[in-house]
Amino acid sequence: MLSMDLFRNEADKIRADHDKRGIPHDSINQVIRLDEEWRNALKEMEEGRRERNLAARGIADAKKSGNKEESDKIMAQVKDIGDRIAALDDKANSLLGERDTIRMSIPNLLHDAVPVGEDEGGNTQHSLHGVKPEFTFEPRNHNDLIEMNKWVDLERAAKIAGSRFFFLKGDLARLELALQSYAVDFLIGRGFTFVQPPLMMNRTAYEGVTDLSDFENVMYGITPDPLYMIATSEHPLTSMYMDEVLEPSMLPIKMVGVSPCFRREVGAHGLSDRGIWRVHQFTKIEQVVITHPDDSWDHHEDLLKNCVDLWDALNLHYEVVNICTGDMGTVAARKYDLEAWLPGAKSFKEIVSCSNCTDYQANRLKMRYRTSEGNAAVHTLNSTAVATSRALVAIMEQNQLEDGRVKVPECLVPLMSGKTHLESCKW
RNA sequence: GCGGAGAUCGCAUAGCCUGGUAUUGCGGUGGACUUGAAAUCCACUGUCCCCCGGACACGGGAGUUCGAAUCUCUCUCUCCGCGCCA
Repeated sequence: MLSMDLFRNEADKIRADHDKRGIPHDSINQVIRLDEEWRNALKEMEEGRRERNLAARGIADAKKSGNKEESDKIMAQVKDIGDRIAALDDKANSLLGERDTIRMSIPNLLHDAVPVGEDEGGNTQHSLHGVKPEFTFEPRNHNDLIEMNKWVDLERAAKIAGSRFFFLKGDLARLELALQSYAVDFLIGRGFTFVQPPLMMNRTAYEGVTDLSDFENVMYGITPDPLYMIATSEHPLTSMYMDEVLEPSMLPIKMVGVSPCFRREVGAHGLSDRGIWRVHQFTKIEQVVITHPDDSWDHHEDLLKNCVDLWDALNLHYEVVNICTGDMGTVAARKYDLEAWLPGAKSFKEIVSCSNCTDYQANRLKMRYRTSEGNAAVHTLNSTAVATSRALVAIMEQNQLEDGRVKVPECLVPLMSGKTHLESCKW
């Protein structure tokens, strides 16, 4: 959510940002209008309260001096003020609610370096990493590999849970655990604190960290309790300090979270989504940073550097992409994606997303730090380190051998008790 | 799940019984004193508004009342005890 200061004093900045994104100004103008109306209603209500407070003091004084006649007189005079205030209060509250509902749907201001483009076709390459693997045979896609090696059971998962759920089995399951462990240790080595979050959150906290439309398309709601399964550990980790004022000495707070991620994936279909590429539940190791606004852009580069070094250590071929205006979403001010080369699919596909959300989440979460001039919103950043299901797909496709076995990335071999290749499951 | 006690500004606290302008300490910022520092002293230190000034804020919501931190109801959370449990 953007701060009201921007709407009141620098609305042209928001308008210019909307122009870059190619969206109309209607919502901005509505927020500004509703804000004015709310302030008028507020003024009127406060005037009423002021009257009431003065009267209440008069009654108190009269009672103290034993002047019952005087106190009765004032009480009779002010009897209806309460009702008047209540009506004005309702009006002000509904205006404020309307203002902020619209304000929440207005996206963050983009960084100047974000390329302008209509959709993902407008994304630009930032850098290219690793060596493109060459094969002496026709490489298989991951769906064929998991099937021939019996590493994933989608049918039986569908039987007991639904489509897009999966059992992960044998050596591939073990590699998954090794990836988690490797990524967590890697980030601990870079000053991050390992955090395991709750896997469910309430609505209030959730609204602070996500786009409202996610409640329809992404999150699983839990009944009968008013809770949501987390779609990523970014959400609990970022909202952890909701409603708090942080001491500047605590910043930056750098966390590495690991959790299962639950996503409804409404509307996601297609051949390229077969296998375990797009699923309702996967594990993700996530970097989250809460920091002073002055160094958030440095941290954004650091997060990307961590990803690059981590994926280089896995010895995979991938590119880093600048996400363009049309592909950005609501919350981030700037975003890099890592896209891994999938030889079976013969294309680069998204494996990591690295965002600086500036003060957008912090405003909504009322997450501030102390300054000598008062409290100011912190900046929040998040980046995938490894989403294991997609990392497994990239490893399988890039490291496959002609017989269908898969070479374990060297850095993970010690975490696999020295095992260098993934073997098939018997059943 | 049952019984009890609680939730007050960044932290800690008083006020609640008996309704009438939110107490005090710590921490923080600025200033005085000082060669400098410490100590001491002074001011400021939650949110909102049209920032002179006013309004709001005592876990959330509702009620009673001219008026609620204070009384009533309700929800949430925390702590203690009991029960159940990996």
